Amino acid sequence: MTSSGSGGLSEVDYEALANLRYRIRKFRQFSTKAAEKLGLTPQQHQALLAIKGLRSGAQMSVSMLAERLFVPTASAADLARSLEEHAYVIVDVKQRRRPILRLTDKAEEILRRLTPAHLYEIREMAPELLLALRVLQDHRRMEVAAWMQ
Amino acid sequence: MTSSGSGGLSEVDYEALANLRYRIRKFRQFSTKAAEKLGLTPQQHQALLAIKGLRSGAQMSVSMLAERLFVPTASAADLARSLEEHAYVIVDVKQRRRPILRLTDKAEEILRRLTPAHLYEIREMAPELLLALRVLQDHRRMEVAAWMQ
DNA sequence: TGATTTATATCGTATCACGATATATTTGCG
DNA sequence: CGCAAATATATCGTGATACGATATAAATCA
Repeated sequence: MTSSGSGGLSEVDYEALANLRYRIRKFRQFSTKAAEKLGLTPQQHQALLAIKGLRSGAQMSVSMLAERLFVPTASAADLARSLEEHAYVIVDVKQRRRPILRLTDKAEEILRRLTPAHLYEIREMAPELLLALRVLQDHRRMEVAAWMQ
Repeated sequence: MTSSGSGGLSEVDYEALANLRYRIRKFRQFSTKAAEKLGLTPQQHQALLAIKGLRSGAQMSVSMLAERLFVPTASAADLARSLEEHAYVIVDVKQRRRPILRLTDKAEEILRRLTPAHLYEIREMAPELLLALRVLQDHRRMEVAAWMQ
């Protein structure tokens, strides 16, 4: 039985954490496959989404892309070049110091095609995700709640 | 302004989706670094957690590991061997057909050290994650709610 | 202008994950 | 029993990719 020792870590915690990560992996897996079907690497897709998801007015530079994707600047630069080569972005070099990446119509179209399936997948995984989060937030209360119904 | 056209995709959706993925990446980034500090690759950590998170009684085989991590069986076998080499698991070959991976005390200790920080990180990201999920579930209601306060 | 700082680009390399294939074990059936 | 078929795991070579180190370019400021 669930021994919640002095460390405060119970088997319930581990199970919930493992489930949470499983759901995340499953979502990534789905997203990777979906992107690849349209000829994008997962990184390219995430980059496009990161640009698209900026509040209107905000502009995406290489270094900002690096921050948002948690990759070194060098990797973000590689990525930016590949996005440009595939005509997913145009690089606005009005100010050459901090070139701005702008989505092309091609990229917008791809996002329009990819996103609905993602929203569907998210709604699928949401219940399990929320359950795991709740358990990790306070599983003791959850256990009581489970008893009560 | 947020044009939610016939496609049903608004800028709010994209922003929420981008934020959701940003949070997931941030968590992964944290987890990767934390695991590496203890000498584990991210994959090794996820494998250990997947084993630890099994409901008591359940047993982890190579093929099951492959399923849970969404990797080919070959990759799971590589991983299993590396886990054994580092003495994170012992391979129970009572039935040689489907060897069972069991966590060693070393692995248990590592999980005990890694997990609290992960729970903390999860509690950190939870609010933003939940917000994004709610927006994607039904952002129109959210906008109204935002007006009202 | 020349020096300094900051941002991006280039390039070689090490790592890793995977596909193809081989091996081992169980099962089924004559 | 023994041999074939099915299933699970192991091995190995290779291509992709991400990254560190380094170079280049632009802005800032004295």
